[in-house]
Amino acid sequence: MAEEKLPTRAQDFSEWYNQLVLKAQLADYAPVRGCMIVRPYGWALWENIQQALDGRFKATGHQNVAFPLLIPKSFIEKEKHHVEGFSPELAVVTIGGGEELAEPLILRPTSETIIGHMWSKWIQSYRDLPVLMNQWNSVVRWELRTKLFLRTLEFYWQEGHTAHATQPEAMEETRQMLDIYTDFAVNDAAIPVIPGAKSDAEKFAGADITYSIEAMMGDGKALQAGTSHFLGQNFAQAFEVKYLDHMGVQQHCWTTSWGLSTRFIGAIIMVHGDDQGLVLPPKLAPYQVVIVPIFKNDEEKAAVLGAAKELKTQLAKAKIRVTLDEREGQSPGWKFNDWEMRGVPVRVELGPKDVAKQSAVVARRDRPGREGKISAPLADLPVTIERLLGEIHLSMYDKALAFRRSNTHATATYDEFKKAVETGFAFAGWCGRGDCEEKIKEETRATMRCIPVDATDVLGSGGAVASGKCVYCGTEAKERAIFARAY
RNA sequence: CGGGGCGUAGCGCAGUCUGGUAGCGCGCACGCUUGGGGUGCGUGAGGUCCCCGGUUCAAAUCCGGGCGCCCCGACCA
Repeated sequence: MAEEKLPTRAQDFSEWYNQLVLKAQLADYAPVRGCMIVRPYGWALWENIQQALDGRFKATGHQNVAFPLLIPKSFIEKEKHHVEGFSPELAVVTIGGGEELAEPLILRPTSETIIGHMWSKWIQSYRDLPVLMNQWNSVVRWELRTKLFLRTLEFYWQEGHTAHATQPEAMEETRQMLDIYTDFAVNDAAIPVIPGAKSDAEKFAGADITYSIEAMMGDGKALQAGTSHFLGQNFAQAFEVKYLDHMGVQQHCWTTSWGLSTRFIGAIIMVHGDDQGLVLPPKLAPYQVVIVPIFKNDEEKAAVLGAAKELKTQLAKAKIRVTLDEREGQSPGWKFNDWEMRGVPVRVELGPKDVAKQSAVVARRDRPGREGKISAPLADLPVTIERLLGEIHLSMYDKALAFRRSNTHATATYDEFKKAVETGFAFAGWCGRGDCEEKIKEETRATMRCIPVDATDVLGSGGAVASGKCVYCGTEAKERAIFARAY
């Protein structure tokens, strides 16, 4: 690594992010423009995200499946809004085995169409419903402007797809999955999110309703961190997904889809990271604890490493993810900085003095410097650290929520609104018309992020509510919405 | 698709204007030193100067063409 230090977030947030992703070895640029390679440390983080979500999916009755990467091009054309939305960003395969293909294939940008196609074969009766599926895969969208994790030509995600007999059931599923994403963001990633509905302009191509969870990044911009779509009967009609009901009448299914991608890693970086580097939430961090041994000579080395290995065993036994940094060439101070940059929640410093006292110095990443350090008896560490990881999670969440709330403003006038979206979220009345939304976007670069499900959560208890008038045209507000510049 | 920047050792760059033995810092290897907040010193390995063509006794450098990447704006998880 050529440069020791990152730019600060205040100097250049974007450059801070780019360098951090590379330096922390989360990912690297691929030889093809806009593609990324997820390195072991980044993938370990993704695996923990997968595990946290997959458990929730299974607990709510979903099963994992695998559909193919290649989809006949004609499929995408069967749903009008879907084709309009995705055509510009499709990668198309026209040659296979040296021969021009009779029908071009697309690399899936998402799998609604091919899944709809198969469902039409599999679903015959109300007894076959609901169908609750999920797949972990990658998809391809030919984006113009890319950024590691946030927007790449190919990205990894899960896409859930469900089919139901009735509209209320499908709606309930859509909302359930939104709740699951919210629960995951809050309780595993320590990221406060605003669940809400998208405007017509912002919703998924082919959906009747799109819900998302929106998070505020460290620079005040919004990031859509997960989505859940109520697809109505749009895809069921396009692909003839029908069932025979109790009365012997043919009905179209009601379907949903929902996804969360490696973009979420970008959210973790930008919500929690500080000028030293990453700050990873304990539940998702690849390593929850790093042990840095300190010694001068072989005699000390033997004693310290012996104690360090024993500690590692004890922590691992307590189901704590721990690594021991035995690298020879680097000084302890260098390692402190390195692991801080990589965001490990807890660092244990273990030297001869500690071993003599049968204690260790424990430092927490979310409170850098001396103030975050305590000394604790070695024998207690599994318990101490377990408790500390819980505290770190809560304090990271509180900090992120406090930041979001202090940068979210209920705005009544357009001037207030324009000021608010310079630095964060604006919570404002909106008449619900697309042209007001469009004008706002043109004039302020802020887009409608969502209409919050629970408006009282946005500003906290006692916070002002948004005005009853549309912030742009001044007519009666139909909605109260979050507006912000977004990734 | 517009605007900007860049392409020279693994990484970051200087050298290009004014053509003449390819350099610096970091990293890497080895040795000593040091180790509780990014140790210090020494030795060493490492190069199709993005590609193609041209000018010239001689091109990283000048001329022509091409390719690629990054950043900032319009579209998107």
